[in-house]
Amino acid sequence: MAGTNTDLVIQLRQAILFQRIRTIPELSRVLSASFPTVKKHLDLLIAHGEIDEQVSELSNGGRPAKQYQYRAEYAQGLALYLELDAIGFQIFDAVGTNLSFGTEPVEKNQPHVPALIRLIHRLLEQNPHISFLSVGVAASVENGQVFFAPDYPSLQQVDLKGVLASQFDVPVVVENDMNAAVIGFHEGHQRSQQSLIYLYLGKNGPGSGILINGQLVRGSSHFAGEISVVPQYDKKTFGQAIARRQTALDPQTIDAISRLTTTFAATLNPHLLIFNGSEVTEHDLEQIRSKTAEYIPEAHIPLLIRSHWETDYLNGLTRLGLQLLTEQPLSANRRTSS
Amino acid sequence: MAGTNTDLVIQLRQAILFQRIRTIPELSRVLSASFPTVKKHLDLLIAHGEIDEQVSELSNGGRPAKQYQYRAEYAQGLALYLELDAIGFQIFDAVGTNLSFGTEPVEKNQPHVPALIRLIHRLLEQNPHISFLSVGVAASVENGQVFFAPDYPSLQQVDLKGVLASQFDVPVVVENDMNAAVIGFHEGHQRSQQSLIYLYLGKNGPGSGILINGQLVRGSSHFAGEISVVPQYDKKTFGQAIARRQTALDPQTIDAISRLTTTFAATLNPHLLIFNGSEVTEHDLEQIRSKTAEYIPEAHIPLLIRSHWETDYLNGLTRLGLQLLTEQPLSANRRTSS
DNA sequence: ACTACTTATTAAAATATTTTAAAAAGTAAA
DNA sequence: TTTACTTTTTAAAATATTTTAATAAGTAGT
Repeated sequence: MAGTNTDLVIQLRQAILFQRIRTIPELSRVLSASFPTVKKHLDLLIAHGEIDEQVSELSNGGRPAKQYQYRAEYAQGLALYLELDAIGFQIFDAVGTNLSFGTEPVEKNQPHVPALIRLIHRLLEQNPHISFLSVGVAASVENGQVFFAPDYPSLQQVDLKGVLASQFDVPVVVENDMNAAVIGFHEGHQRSQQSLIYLYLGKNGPGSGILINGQLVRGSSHFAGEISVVPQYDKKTFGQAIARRQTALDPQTIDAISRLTTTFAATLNPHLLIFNGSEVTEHDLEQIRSKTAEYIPEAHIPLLIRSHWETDYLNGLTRLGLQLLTEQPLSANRRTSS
Repeated sequence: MAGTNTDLVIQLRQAILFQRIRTIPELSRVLSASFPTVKKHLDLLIAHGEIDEQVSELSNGGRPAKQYQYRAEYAQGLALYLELDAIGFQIFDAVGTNLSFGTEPVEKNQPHVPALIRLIHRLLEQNPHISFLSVGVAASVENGQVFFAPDYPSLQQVDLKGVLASQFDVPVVVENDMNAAVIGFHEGHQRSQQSLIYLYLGKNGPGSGILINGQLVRGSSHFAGEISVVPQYDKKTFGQAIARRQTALDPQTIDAISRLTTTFAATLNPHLLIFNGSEVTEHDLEQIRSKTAEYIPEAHIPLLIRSHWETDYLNGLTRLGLQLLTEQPLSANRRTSS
């Protein structure tokens, strides 16, 4: 198309969708492009059905700027997450609103990939507007390929993104569960350039997702965040120290978590440490905070907060899917029904 | 000046100086700008005396591309680093080659800032080509301001960058010593997007510098890398565990370092862990490696290597100074002698 | 030495973007 | 309600960048 800067189109979509910037003057500033250029590309997106224009009432002194926003109906995405005995899913629209969700059981010892493909087939038929997929797995993933999946032997070394993309001919993103969760939390809280760590204690050992300056830390061998093996006591790692805990956390567990908090504070010094709200109480957090203060000056302790893990996980998958949507070239991003 | 894209000028300088890209076709690819645009801005830089053009002999099939390189004589920088009882310095040219160096004693209990200013005054007079300053301190620094400097009470809360910049009217950068060291190592080894951690055991407690995906980790309260307080044993932190070591490392120290290595591998999973070559031997590294393998699978252990700390530190300061040089607007980056 | 091939450079035309100035659409106060 | 002021939007002119085609300068093989 004449006069189309693909890069700028992508940046526009992302600024409108993720940074919630709504007016041309602001878009112009944020993307450092001129008013006419921004307008021209917005017109393109409007013509393409991706964006809506609205006259607004709000003003800050002079003529109020028109508001531009992403059209929820433009596309739909499907997020799926693998569990040991089931596959959960959620369908969402182009602004990330949840439309429906459900779970599909997977037989014990049955491989996940065929079940996943069957489920996607069914959902795509029932819902022809779905145009991109986002998949979460509790395994280490690089560029859509599953590397190391101790809990899912049938996924080991599978190029999940490749398999699904060629099978369904839509954009696909595959991500580790903890990474998706930090991304989801980050998205929901608009803490753009901060560093966050998401902590999951887990039944079969803990895990974490790490975001530094807004960037995921994956590690050289996809091992980043595998905090279970961190040595903490003469004869115990973090994983061993918290293994015998009950639902109500005992002092030993509190101490182990405090030591881990100290370790993070003394290495990455993040702004925020996020706990799974169903694993720790507010009272636990207070205890962790005061115990941590015995190891390190309070000024350096990250903010300790609870969040809803599954929500964050799904938000992360949604966000990754939408990211995919924004990166599509113009006029190639719809599954045409013809 | 007509038709000058300041951003592109900066990118050109950095690509030529730091990435060692020498031909227009390559510059064009790397900066994703067209041949004519790159050529036009290069001509500007040549006219300005920053860059030299050379015809080259090398060819890869067709007409050989002209080679462009930064002119060493274009400018000089001064790097200074504060020690408890002295200030070290180094003068270097625009491609980072060391021209001269030395140290200036500072009296016990005398404040560092006046001594630093006197020294810079003297060096600038002796060497009028110096046009930018780079200062290293063993303290936490943010945006040129010294935050927390337990070893240098006279620096506490001083806006060192502001003071020097207004006093000498040249660009100034101030950085923490460990951060400068990782930057220096990274620069010298061209490992562009990898994650590195520089470990310094130290006489008065250890420290580290952390680089993730080529980005410095500073932390929310400038505490990143303060590994001394990491809990490692029932009753000992890393700092305490290595405090009583001799020049030859004992098994306890080796174990503590191995635990720290494990901790880093299980959180950031970096590619490389760099030790101060004058603090550990190759044999120590082997022991650390095999001890670490008792805590974590070998595949995830970072590469352990020794490097020369002071060289890396100075290279880092040099690099930061040159970075400053590349960021200057055109024709405002020379201390004119008129 | 000639020919075919490869790659770099230059120049001109085609496009795209920014800048500037003018017009439009609002607010707020006299 | 008018006037002064702000801010957005549009349109035109000025600039900047990319694309295209032509030219230059080399290599390698015959």
